Amino acid sequence: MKTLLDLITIEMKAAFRAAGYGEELAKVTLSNRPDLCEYQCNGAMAGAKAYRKAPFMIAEDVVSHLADSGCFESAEAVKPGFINLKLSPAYAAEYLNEMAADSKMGVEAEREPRTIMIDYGGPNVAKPLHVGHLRSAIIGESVKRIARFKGNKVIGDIHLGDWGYQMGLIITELRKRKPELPYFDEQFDGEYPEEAPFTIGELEEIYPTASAYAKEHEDYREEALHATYLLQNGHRGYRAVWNHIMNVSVTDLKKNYEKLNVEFDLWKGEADAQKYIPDMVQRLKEEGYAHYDNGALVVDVQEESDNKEVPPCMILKSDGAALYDTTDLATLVQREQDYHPDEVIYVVDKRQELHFIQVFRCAKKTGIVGEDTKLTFLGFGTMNGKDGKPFKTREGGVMRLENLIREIDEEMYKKIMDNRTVEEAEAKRTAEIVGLAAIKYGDLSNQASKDYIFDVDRFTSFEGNTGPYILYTIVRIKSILNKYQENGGSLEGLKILPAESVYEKALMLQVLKFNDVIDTVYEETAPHKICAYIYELANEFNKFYHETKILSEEDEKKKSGYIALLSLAKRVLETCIDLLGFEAPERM
RNA sequence: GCGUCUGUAGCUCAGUGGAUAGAGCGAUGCCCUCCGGAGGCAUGUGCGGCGGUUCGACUCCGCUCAGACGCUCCA
Repeated sequence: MKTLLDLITIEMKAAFRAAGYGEELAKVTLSNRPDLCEYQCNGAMAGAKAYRKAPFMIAEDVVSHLADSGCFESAEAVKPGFINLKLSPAYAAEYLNEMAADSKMGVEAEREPRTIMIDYGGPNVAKPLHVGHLRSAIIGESVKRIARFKGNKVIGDIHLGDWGYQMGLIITELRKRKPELPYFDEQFDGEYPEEAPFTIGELEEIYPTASAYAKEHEDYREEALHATYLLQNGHRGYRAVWNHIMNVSVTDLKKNYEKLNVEFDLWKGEADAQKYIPDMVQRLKEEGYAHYDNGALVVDVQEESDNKEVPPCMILKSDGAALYDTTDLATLVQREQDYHPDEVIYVVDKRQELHFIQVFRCAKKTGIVGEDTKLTFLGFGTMNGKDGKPFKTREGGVMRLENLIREIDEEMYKKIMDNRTVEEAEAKRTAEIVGLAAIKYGDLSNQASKDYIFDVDRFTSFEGNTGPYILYTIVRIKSILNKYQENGGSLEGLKILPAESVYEKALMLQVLKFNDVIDTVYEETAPHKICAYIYELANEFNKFYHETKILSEEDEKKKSGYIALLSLAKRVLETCIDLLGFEAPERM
């Protein structure tokens, strides 16, 4: 289905053409003067110079050539040259009914669906998730859902940090604590135990202990580095320990991401990319892309248009070890081979931008990906506390994600128990649903690239531009629809009727925007615009609700028209929050 | 030092080159208290600064001030 803006623009194009002007002037936008009109076209002013005519005259001319298509209730030329448009209520109702009949409510799938990989999450195994991982997960999940809703083949890859020094540290610490384990017996050639020699709780304690100890003790540090080296070169026992670490950690991660309503299609990690490194490095050398600089193997990625120095992409350290440029490139090799994506989107901290510029340039220059493969860096800003500084616990440490979630859930639970008399178990479940919405909406309602202030009190509030307010509105609509059905009404086959009140029309106009909004959000990768949209939609519903008797409306036809409109509004709202990555409870 | 990003109301944030720059929170006053009051209406303050491009600039460009961040062998 074409978006309403497209339809109106088509009407205007015809009018511009009929009046003898170029149709490129006919772009229609939403009005920014809702008191005057609903849609506007500014083309007459833009064309004034080319046609050497007063903008107002052009506007009048165009308006007089507007075909009587039934689309507009009114169209008028206004000084200095605006064309102000109001949609016909009947036309709007018809459009809404078409929307309601469509499974995607008017959103068109991409004509040529693309394969898009989204690299997000990026947790390190054996380390607990902390608030730093929250944004990547939330934003990436939403971007994934949006791209998928538009009909693309979208693959979410968690890209685990599962390789390197941290693993050596854990192995070393484990060896120190339990030297009797078979993994450390060089003579052992039997089957290693299936059960891991540690729990997730122990694992999460081992890493920070080892890390701190290594900073103080040089020999321990070297042992860990050596263990890392042995692991990476196929040491059988260490590899078995690594597998245990992976299993225990991934199981735990899955549990945590599930709680966040975040789901990855791939659980690949840095380790998976390692086997692509040797061939890749060799090719880069043979084909002359890489050269040695101060002992390190690098690929130059400086471009003439740069107004600053862009350091080369480093492939191998002077000691021959790979590093993160290498791993990210090898991961692209793997992705290209397995999925041949049209686009790869990296949802990572914006501070890593330079690194990704280097990797992207290197990948293109060396043919790791094709010229037309789009590599997108979607950098997000820092989550700050109320003081404007990076979010910390009261003690000043790093806040664990599960603690943050628990804190929010408890806050929600209190509010729900205060306001309603619901069973404790239900209140708890509801608190989790609403709490997640509070966190995600609080994050996603900000532009991803900006730093933002994580304010628990504000995000968990039921008033204002918050997740709970959106959910409240949805629950309210659900409640009305349920009551309508309890009284014998059916939601099937209802038709939305032309609006009679300004509130009804305003609500309709807001619902109408859905596919336009989704297209914009998709093109700009801007989930925050969904938030802005549903917030306004919720407001329009609440105003309409306040001014209109719905269930007590005596005219049955009118009442069913209202119900049809509310059903559609509910579907739009629910679809939008699903794209944001959360859901609404039945009651709250 | 070089570079990138950010600067909008007391606070937190929106804002597509177009008309009178918007919300929420906070403050004040009101409405309804009926389908869920976790509502609705109203009142006040603002685009860091200086130039430029344009018929028109919060939006584009330059300079400047302030803050955050990043600048080959950690990720």
